[in-house]
Amino acid sequence: MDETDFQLGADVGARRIVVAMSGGVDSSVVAALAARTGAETIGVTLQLYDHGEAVGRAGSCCAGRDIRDARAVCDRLGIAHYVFDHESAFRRDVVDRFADEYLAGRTPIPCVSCNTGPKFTDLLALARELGADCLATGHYVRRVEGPNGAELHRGADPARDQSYFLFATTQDQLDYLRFPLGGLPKARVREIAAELGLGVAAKPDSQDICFVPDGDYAGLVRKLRPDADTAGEIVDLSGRTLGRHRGLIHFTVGQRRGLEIGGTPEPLYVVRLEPDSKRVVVGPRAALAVEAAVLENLNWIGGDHRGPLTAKVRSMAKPVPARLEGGRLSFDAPEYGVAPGQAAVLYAGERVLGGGWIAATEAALLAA
RNA sequence: UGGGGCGUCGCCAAGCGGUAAGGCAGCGGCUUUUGGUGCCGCCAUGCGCAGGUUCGAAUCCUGCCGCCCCAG
Repeated sequence: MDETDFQLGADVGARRIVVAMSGGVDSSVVAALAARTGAETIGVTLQLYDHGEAVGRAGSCCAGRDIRDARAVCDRLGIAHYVFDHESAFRRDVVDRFADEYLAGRTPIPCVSCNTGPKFTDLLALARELGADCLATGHYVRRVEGPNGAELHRGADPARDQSYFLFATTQDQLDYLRFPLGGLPKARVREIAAELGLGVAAKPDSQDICFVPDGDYAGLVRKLRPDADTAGEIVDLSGRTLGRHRGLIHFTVGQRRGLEIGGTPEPLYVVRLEPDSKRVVVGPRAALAVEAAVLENLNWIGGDHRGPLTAKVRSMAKPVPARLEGGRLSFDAPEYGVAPGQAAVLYAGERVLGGGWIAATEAALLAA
């Protein structure tokens, strides 16, 4: 079963593996696979939030019910399971940042913050303290041993690839991490869970933002920053007022629905958000065309790769040809709906070269 | 209170005697470990109101109501 190799060399049985367990199917299977290698395996779950209310809610992770699920899996596998209370740090590094980004008119990706902070910084340090040889997770990405060290590649199952959320992984972290599910299709992972008799085999996939009940993220932001969400004007590209909105946090660049402005021959999209004036600027789809994005906090794990690459500016987009010069990413063809606060992830084929946060965009000249 | 024009779904707008297009907005679903996008579906037994003509009217006639324009 080399597809699920833990890349720990010949004497795997003498190693120690820490598995990051969310309580879901994926990380549970990772734990089972790790235990099966004969290595000493330790399951670790970070309690991230809301240990009471989240019980029973489908699509969550790392709280209440999920922690018990992880514990049950470890019991069945006969491995140790540790739970660490990480709520305050999660709140600070992920949830508060999430809210502040919205208030600044950007569109955050909490999953990336969570991966880089609690998981790949805090939990990884914890694994090292536990004397583990690696930290294994259930992410659908591949770690490939290249001539110059570990490389990060897209997951083999294109529908499940999670590399977009892991672009900020550093080389040092990558050296220590393992992603044994990266070569498998999701369906196979569920099969394995069923074969092993894991109780979570049929558990629904997580989706949406894990710490937002019912998907009402705007309600959460309002709760965290009560005085910050205020109504404002919706204006067109020339500054003409078209209507009013309930608060900037309800909108993101490229968004169409929710503007409640009818009577136009073509749909209107959010072109940009202006936090100072509280204005939402809207325009036709053509106004979304962007020829370049300025990136900040660039993470590079692409070695000496130079020249053309492909870039993904949304998790569900196909990578498009682009060039990176300094911190400026220019697209060969205009991109639409590029939102500040989102990530631009860079690829060379299947390999992840790194990526950065979109700080600003440059509009393409409208042909029409 | 002389003349002209107009009143069709929340908005825009086809229709011009044969039994209410379409777009926008909205709603629902699919997709999705972020937010969006996209796609699919739904959305006026009724055309300002009241009468009349007709086998049959949003479409013709009359009156009323409400807007808009011109007006010496």
